[in-house]
Amino acid sequence: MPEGHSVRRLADAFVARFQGHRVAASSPQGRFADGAAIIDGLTLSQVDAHGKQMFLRFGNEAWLRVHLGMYGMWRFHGEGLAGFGRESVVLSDASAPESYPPAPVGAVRLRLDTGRNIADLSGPSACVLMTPPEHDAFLAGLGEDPLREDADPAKAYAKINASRMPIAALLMRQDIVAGIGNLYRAELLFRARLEPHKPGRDLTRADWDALWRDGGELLREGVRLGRIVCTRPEDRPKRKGPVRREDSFYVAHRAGLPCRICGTPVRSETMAGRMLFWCETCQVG
DNA sequence: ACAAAATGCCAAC
DNA sequence: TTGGCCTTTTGTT
Repeated sequence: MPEGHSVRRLADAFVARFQGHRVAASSPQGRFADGAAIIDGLTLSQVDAHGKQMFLRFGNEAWLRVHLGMYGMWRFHGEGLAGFGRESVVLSDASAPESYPPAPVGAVRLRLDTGRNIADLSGPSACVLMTPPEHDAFLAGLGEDPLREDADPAKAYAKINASRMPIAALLMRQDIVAGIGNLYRAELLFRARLEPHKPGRDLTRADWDALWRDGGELLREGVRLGRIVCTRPEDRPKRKGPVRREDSFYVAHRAGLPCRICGTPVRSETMAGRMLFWCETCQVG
């Protein structure tokens, strides 16, 4: 259940543990048996995260595109796996040799095994092989990812500023901005004090620049922490230790609760099939 | 224990 | 607009 920060962390895990290694590929569940046979025995040569999409290149010709959707997850087994949080990354230790390699848990679409590390993929909404031209075409349809060095926020603004759609809907469109999901959109708009229904064409360039910058900072913090924390320290209860989940958001999942800043009950409604949360007092820009 | 919701998206109606 | 994907998390008994 990731937004862009989780996918980036997963990509980092694959770079550290799998890139440059030859992998045995299989599909315990069976639904990816044909694809697994194609990449079986090839070397993982490149790893790329773009928004919520992760791409793994095997040999020279085969790109695997994985999108976790709402339910997908990678479960890792093997060595040296400290340092990860949870989100969609579940790690288990291989300290007991007699139980290694472990049996797949649940419906595992794809297992990648270097001999030292195993990655099990279950529940993805996409797990498909692409040729290099198909990969290029797919990338061309993806929006700007604030976590990427090559991102160009002006390209995203051009699309936003040309649209009558509400900014809260535009932020979710992965062909405009890649990596923002339902939690980040609600929280970013709150932090920017922007009214979610404001049409994209009414957003000033200054509005957008601030939104983009804040989005990049929040996503990078998400990569660092392994979870989404959007409240500023001064706006949440002071306590030691990790920020509690219920203290992590201004408006997301807080429908009916008092706004942290002004006390007005947080509003919610469905927009583009997802629940939108906002404060009608604070978000008037 | 069990039920419902969830950080997403697509195909089908 | 709805169902499906398939799992974990969260809340309610």
